Amino acid sequence: MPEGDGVTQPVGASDGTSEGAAACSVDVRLTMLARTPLFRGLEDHEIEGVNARCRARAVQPGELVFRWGEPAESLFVIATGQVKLMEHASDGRLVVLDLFGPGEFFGSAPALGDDAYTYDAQAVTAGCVLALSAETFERILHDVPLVALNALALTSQRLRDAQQTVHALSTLAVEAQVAATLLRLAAKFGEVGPAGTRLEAALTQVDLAAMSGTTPESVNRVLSAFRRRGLVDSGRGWFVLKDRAALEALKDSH
Amino acid sequence: MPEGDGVTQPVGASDGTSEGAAACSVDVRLTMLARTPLFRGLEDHEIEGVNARCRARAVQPGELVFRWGEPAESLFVIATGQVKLMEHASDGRLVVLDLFGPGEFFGSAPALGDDAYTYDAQAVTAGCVLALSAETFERILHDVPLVALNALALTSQRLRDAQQTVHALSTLAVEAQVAATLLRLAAKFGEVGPAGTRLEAALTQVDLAAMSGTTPESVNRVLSAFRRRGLVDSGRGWFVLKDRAALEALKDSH
DNA sequence: CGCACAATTGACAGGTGTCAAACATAGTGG
DNA sequence: CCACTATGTTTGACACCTGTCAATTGTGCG
Repeated sequence: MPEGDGVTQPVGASDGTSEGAAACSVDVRLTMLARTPLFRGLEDHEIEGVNARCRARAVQPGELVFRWGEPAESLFVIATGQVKLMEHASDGRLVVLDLFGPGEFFGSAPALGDDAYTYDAQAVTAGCVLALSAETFERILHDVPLVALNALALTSQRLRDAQQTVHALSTLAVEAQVAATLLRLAAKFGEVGPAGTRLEAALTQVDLAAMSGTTPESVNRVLSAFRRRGLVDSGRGWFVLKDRAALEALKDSH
Repeated sequence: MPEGDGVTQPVGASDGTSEGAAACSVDVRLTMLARTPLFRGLEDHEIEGVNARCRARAVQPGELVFRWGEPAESLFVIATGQVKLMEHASDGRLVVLDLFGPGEFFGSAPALGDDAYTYDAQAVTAGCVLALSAETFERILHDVPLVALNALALTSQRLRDAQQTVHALSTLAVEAQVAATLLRLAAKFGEVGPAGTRLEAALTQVDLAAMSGTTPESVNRVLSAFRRRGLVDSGRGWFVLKDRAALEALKDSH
């Protein structure tokens, strides 16, 4: 997040790991809620109303915010950190459906047609999520029509993204899958630097595989080939996209 | 095909083959709009208001309702018939994203976050679709909050379905894919009969392949195996699921 | 310093896509 | 009513991609 000074955080958040344990401050919550696309266009007092009705929760890396099948009782907005949504197949393999960052929401509620969570939500980094109970969310939807419209537009957009993923999984070879996944992640979380776009989200090759519909070994072979060709650079938990144009080209060819 | 000129044909032929060429009658339109989940809970006069603002269009099998990339100017509600949504890959292969029937809606509008259609919409059978202009749809969304809530719930549900498709494509072998696709179609369009659930939607094995992320040849081999095992029966353009339990079991095993 | 975990690489087999050809069916026109 | 034709279906052979299993190397952390 580029905001820098980050609005007077009184809590002694030295840096890095320590911010994880503490729930975020009221200031941070208000700032994040105002920036959340779901609440775009709301008046300040409406934002404060939402804030008053939500409950902050600090999460540790790897911690599950909720599990598949648990009753759908909350919607979450990410204040800081990243959360990944995943399902596990019967044989134990994982599928990562999406990766969300600050300002994005996830979860389930009867108003969205779900009685139970339809995936696991796991914190990737330390951070803080704001929980809205299903009843609260429903009340907001009714009281503030704009939120319903925002939610509709955002969900439609996600549906479109999911359909593109279906398209990719149906047609692309593993090499193209990995290229597409890297580009998708870079567009959302990449930090542009001198050597290229850097991805750092505690993302392992296992995660990449689970997002690309393939195995860690195959991901590794593809990455090795990319590295030999000078397209990417990578290490333990990080990736740098050095030649996005070439990756784009790969993505579009079978 | 029967006559092609027909406009506003009186109620007359309520079903059967003759309904194809003609745009549907006002009665049919009102009945269908009242049944459409998108407009669930609306008062009669509101339904009539929607009907007054929409434009009926008859479609022939194979006819494109709209193409990928055209400006997103309409939302469509299916009155009769079936419509499939598809994308075509760079190499020409098709991917069928979804198959919709009476009462379901598709299309794009700026209110949903799209400036252009994100897929091709092709009529599978003869039928009639009702078109709402983007401006009209947006006006309805604002004037009738219930529609926005319905749209949100329906879109969320579709997103969930798409995520399950992603999960399936990421983990399942071709055999399981085909089983899953057949079950999904049967749940939505199957007609229960003495011999099993029958699928008849002018669905070819090519379509099945495009929905299962594989090739027509592979689909055929799988179907042949299923037929030998007594799980399904199939012919030119139709399928009968004879043992749904066995197919369900297949779907869940790698 | 050593442990746990991620990354890397190789060998191998099976599944699937590709190419090709024969066959069956439904709708067409004579 | 029947042959004809376009289209969908069926089957075979084959290569190659990719998943699986296994072992080694490298990195970060306690």
